[in-house]
Amino acid sequence: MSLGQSPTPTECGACDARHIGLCDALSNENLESLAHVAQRIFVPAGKAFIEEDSKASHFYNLSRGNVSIFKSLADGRRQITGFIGAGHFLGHADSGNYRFSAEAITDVRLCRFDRAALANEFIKFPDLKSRLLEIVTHEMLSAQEQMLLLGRKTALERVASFLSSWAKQSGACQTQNSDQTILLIELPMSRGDIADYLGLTTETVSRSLSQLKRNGLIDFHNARNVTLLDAFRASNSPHIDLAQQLARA
Amino acid sequence: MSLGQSPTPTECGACDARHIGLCDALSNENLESLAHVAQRIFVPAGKAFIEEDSKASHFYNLSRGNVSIFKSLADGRRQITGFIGAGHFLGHADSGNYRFSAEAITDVRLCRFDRAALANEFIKFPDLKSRLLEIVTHEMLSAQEQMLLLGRKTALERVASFLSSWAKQSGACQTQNSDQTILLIELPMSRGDIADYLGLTTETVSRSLSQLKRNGLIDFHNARNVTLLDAFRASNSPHIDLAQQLARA
DNA sequence: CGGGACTTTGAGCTTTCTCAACGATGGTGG
DNA sequence: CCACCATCGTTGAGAAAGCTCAAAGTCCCG
Repeated sequence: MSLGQSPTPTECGACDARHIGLCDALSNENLESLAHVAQRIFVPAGKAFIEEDSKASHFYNLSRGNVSIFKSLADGRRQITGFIGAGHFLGHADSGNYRFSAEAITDVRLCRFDRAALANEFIKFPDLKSRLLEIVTHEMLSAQEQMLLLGRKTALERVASFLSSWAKQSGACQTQNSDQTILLIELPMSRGDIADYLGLTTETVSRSLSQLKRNGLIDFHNARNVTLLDAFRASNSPHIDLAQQLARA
Repeated sequence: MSLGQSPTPTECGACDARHIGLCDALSNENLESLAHVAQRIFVPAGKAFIEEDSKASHFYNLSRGNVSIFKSLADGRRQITGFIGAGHFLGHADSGNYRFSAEAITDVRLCRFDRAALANEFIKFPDLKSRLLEIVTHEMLSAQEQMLLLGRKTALERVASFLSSWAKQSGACQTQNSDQTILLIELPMSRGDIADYLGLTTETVSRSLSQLKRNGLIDFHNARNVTLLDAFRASNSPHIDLAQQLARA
């Protein structure tokens, strides 16, 4: 696979992101125009590729792997504001500089667009701009959801909400066990990353997961692979108070 | 002033919002086209005018007063995700329904746009859509800033950050005292609203404000009018750790 | 098979919350 | 115009959730 070069039509066709995110707004022929201003980039796990406050020179479309978006305070406290998966777009800025950092969680492949060149594409293809507006609107509303979590939910509720939303976002695999329907989810990020996303400490995340397991809502033998059991989905329904149910258990 | 009707050119010209937000993207003549699909609405203090999960039928442009945007949990816990002032735009949705509620803090005047009609204006005036993209992008990035506050800052830091950002957002008045430059800010919202915005309780907000006052960073004799003193700006600079400084004091 | 990083668990502590009382403020009706 | 009442804000004391520090367990990966 070519790296540092524009993706070929074949590559675009094979990209995990072809039918989500920004690229989905374009026909195959128009996609080629977009591809001309893109470069394929590889970022190894653990490496940052956007630094907060640096010049906002590019947009990125993630074609494979997972990325965390975060902000930091001077003393090192860190808040992850989102986990991004294949097909998703990042690099929004409202001034000349990025207002967040981004780091590869797993090995990552992405398409990098020069900002000015992409602006031209937006003029050529108004649908692209509409799509971007939809994307940003969705991100903004999700951010409000996360504020509710950070400001008002208990540790247990945060962890449960996270599992539930990650299951959706990552397209968890649903399988039929002997006696129940379970949802297998894979967590590419560490407990520390989850903690930084949920405004907790690693220890509290670990304890909350253990409690969910003790109470028969989830199961795991390995930190990165969790299964959501029937009871989890039931307790996560809006009609039931998770904390209350667990207090009873 | 006409209510429930489209604003006249004179009214638009006199509107506090004319040169901010969405309307600023249009010339006077194009503004008239936009005005045709708008209705002037009055909402008294304390009244909600957007209900979470209700049909997303309108956009709103606030011309006077202040509004809070919030989300609630079933048991009544509430998270205010933003305070909106004159000139600002609200009503974004990524599905058929609103994902937040909105309530007037003070008496409020706003322009209400039918969603479908506004979509037509977006087609007629592409600049309008670009402007909306800028607005939403800014909101999304501000939301990330707030996540950092909610997830990682102490109560004292949250209150200080809030005062500082509200001073900017509301255009606080700066005056020269005998010995220092002070910033007068007016808080239209209650302590309870501030608490719901910062993920704290009323009591903790009150205690934090009292502590900032005891330490000579702010002053107030009246709950709704606060002045930021020199020491506040100094301690709020990125180079100084607020908590550390107050521990010393 | 060994070492480093990650995860889990435990014990004690800190911050913030809860509950309660008191004080201030603003609006209303006598 | 004043007194009263309701609401809002402040302060205090005790409780609780989550954090810190510490140690033991687990999992990769070489």
